[in-house]
Amino acid sequence: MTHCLIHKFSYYTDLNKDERALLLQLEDRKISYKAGECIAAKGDPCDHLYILHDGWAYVSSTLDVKLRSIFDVRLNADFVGLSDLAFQHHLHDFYALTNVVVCPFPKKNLGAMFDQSPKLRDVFLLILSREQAIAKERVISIGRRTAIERVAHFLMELNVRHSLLYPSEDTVFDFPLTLDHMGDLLGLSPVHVSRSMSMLKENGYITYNRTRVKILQMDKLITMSGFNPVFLEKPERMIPQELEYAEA
Amino acid sequence: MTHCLIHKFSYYTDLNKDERALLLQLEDRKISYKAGECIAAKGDPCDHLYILHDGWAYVSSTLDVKLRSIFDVRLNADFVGLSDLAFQHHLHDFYALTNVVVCPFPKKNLGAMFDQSPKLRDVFLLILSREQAIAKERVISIGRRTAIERVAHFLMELNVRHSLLYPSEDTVFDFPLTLDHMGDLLGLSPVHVSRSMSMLKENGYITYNRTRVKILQMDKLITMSGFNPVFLEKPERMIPQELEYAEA
DNA sequence: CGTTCGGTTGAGCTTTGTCAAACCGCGTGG
DNA sequence: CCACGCGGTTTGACAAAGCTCAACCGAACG
Repeated sequence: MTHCLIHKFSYYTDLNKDERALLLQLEDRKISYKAGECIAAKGDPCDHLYILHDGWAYVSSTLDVKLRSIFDVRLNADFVGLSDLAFQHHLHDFYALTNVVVCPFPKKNLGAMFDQSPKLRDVFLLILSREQAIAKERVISIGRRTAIERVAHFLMELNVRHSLLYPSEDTVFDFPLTLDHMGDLLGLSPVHVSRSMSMLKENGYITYNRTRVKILQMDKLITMSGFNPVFLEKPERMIPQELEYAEA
Repeated sequence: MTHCLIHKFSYYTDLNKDERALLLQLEDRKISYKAGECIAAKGDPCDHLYILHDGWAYVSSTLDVKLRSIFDVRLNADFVGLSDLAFQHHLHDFYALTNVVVCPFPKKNLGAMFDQSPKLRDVFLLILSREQAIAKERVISIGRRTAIERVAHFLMELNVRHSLLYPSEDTVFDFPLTLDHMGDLLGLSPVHVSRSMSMLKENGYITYNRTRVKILQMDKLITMSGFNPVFLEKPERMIPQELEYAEA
């Protein structure tokens, strides 16, 4: 995965030479962060977006000393900072969960890119839209599902997102999250997350250790959590009508 | 408020004649729905967006017969259907909460509009971004705040959104939501919402009846709920760098 | 080895949910 | 004009889900 942006965009549409060149321009530098470091913090000037090139990151917001919300986890080829796109200062915090390398690019270059390629613009909109859909699923989970359903649902989400990146591994994935992360993601206490995970293991639905999760009974997890992967679905379902361009 | 789109966009930027004309083209028809009617349902083909011209609407998703999540409430001049922008079929349900009138316009016209005016395109991105920020605040509320804090926070959000529309009324606003709506919005049971509202009234922070809410002690509500209006803030804070155009 | 960080487990407590009854305002129809 | 019924709200008693605290464990790492 040397060119994340191209990889990401071509997931949604076919790219010609010019479009690839435009995307390559964006991805000029690389920056590394160690696990736990802050990539950007609330209040920082927000003039760059990042593409996650390697590792895991997450988007969060800290209210009180002991009150944190994690909105989402960012995997390979995901954008970091997209949620603050239109703001001059970051509204949220962005942390490296593992060691990461990111490609920063100035937000102001986006405008030029959109001018030159409406197609890329629309794919960008599509990506924004997908992120919104993921966020809405989280609201459903936190607001209306029980603890164990939330955990099951989130594991299924991770499994799908992981297998879209690495199609060969469709039931196992890395799992660098701690119970605290899980709790803040799902609106639970870390000890209750632990109990829920244990129950899933006891039922024989999953196995896991500190670093990896393996899905054993996907069907059970799907039915118990009401998981429906449309919101992460393959491009043919997601291409918006605006995207019907004649290939010039 | 005869031209909602123009009103909405000029909240974020100054519009010249051409831009106004472009926006007017979108707003050609009007459709009315009675309170409770469905404007668009999950699975319906998604080829139109709507601007809410009058009344309240909401975005929701129904899981089980007795499990519903409401993601957001839509007020005057808000978009309806934006969250499914990039999908060919709706992912969510859109209901009229009161009698409403909406202006539909075909999604495919957006592309042409963006081609003709990068400025409008960027304002559109900005609006999308603001909606995401509202969604994130909801995640924080549901995941990490107590029942009474959630209610207080939501009332403050409504108060700010209302007063942006009607600056003369800055502590009173219409309130057509039932306890069921509130519960599904905030991840609570309707009876617990009732208790929370009663407590806010007993404390002297608010008064309310079936149709209106009045804020009595805004400072108390703000501190107790950790409300911070940046995520709804005035345009000068929100204009993204891409928006710095020379007025042609 | 000892320390640290994270995970597990148990006991007791708090918050919120459920169920059911009573209530209230309002519109309808006798 | 009054009685009724309907949709929504309030209140109380009780149950359940999830939280907190604290002790303990095990792996990783210096």
